Amino acid sequence: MSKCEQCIVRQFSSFKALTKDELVKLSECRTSHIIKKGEVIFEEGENVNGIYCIKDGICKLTKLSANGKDHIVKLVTKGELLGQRSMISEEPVNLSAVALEDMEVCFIPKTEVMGFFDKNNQFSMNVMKTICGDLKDADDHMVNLAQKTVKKRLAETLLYLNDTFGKNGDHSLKVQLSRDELASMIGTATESCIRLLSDFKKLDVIELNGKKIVLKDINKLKKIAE
Amino acid sequence: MSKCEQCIVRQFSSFKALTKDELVKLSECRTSHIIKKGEVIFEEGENVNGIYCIKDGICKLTKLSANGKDHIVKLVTKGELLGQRSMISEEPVNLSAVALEDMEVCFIPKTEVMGFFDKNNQFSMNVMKTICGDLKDADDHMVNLAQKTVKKRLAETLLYLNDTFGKNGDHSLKVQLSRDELASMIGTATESCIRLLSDFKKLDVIELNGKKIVLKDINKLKKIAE
DNA sequence: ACTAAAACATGACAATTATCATATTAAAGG
DNA sequence: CCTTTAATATGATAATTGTCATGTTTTAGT
Repeated sequence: MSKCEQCIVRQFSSFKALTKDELVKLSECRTSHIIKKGEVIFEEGENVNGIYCIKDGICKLTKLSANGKDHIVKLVTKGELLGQRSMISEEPVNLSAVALEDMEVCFIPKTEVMGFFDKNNQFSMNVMKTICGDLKDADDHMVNLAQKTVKKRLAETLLYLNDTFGKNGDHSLKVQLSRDELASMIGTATESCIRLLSDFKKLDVIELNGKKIVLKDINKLKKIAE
Repeated sequence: MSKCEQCIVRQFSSFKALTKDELVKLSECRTSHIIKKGEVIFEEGENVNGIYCIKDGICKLTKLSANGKDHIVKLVTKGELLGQRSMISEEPVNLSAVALEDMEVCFIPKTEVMGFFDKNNQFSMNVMKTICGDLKDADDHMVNLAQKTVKKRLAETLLYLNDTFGKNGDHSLKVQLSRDELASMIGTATESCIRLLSDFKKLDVIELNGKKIVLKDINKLKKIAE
């Protein structure tokens, strides 16, 4: 098993602040896991007792709503940590994490993380800044959900997927969400989502090839979104 | 000017972790302010350079949406702090704060707060837990906005106002929001909000006396909300 | 107390979105 | 390779929500 010191994603995560000694300790206590597409990392309400560091892959964070549907709150990818909020709050996790593609993650027990937290000020500051960023994003997202139409939200989400996760060689969005997942991200019915995608296609704004989505006219999409 | 040590809201805020010495320092550096109903404490995009501690009164945190309407993200009341996220992120505030009633607040410069932050672990932990709580609330709120109808959201908001801020002697909700504000909290048009309130009144679930709202049947409201 | 402005209320209608039904296509498993 | 299931797509229709118009009530300022 490779060492944390050499881990390619370390520099992108809060762990970038750890000293060499701390990294050695981290290497010793963490466990590495392969998560297959569709598998659950943890479920809403669970006591996770540590955090996950994503080495590779993307997962969705979902929350079950009162009507029984899952809502996708956030997508998380390599270099990011899972379960920080719940660890600090000393509460069960409030979201479920499910792999959208095959993933490689490391689990670090709470005791260890809290040790770094107490002793390494820069590390705790990094974690806090991440959480503050999440809070800001959540506020923004909230306002969009409250004030924008489904069409605008769909356009915006497509742009977000493009900007954040990039595209494949064939120009299609790298993150492949089902229509159902896309709908549960923008907060609408699956049929409405499908219909709007068809509309966008007719307007020549996007191209649909099965599950693949190609953004053909970013500027037009931006206009729709605002 | 009274000392922070004797302040009635201290025990409810993150400042409860401060030592006597730290409280003396706090008393010396903070400035006290009276904010009249409707006045702005700070505006989205501003550099606040410190945090506000609410000694008395309630304010709304709003964010301007793309369509030009304000959305109320959160209500904040005595014992709570304003501007923590922005201070930690070292960014301008992302929300505006406007008094809903006459308020008494103290401003504490950033340098001072960051000093406590570095030296007093319990204080920084308190701040972090608050922000983590805000993030959890934001996630919950987001899912509600995405998945629930306007009617359910209105019912839920009325219950929230009742549970969180309580009622006056005449049983009316203590926080008095205009129809417009209520609408911008649940994310709907003012007219829709007014109409639904009228519906609730006809169903004998609430009572309307001008701006005052009395919840007459909490259980029925809960049923509507779920 | 009077007047102007703002807030509240309601009707009429249009636009958006959800739901149900039903094809069609794609994917997965033997 | 076939078959069963799940995902995607689209139509028809109903329900929800927004917008505009207009009237009434309340509030604030002189």
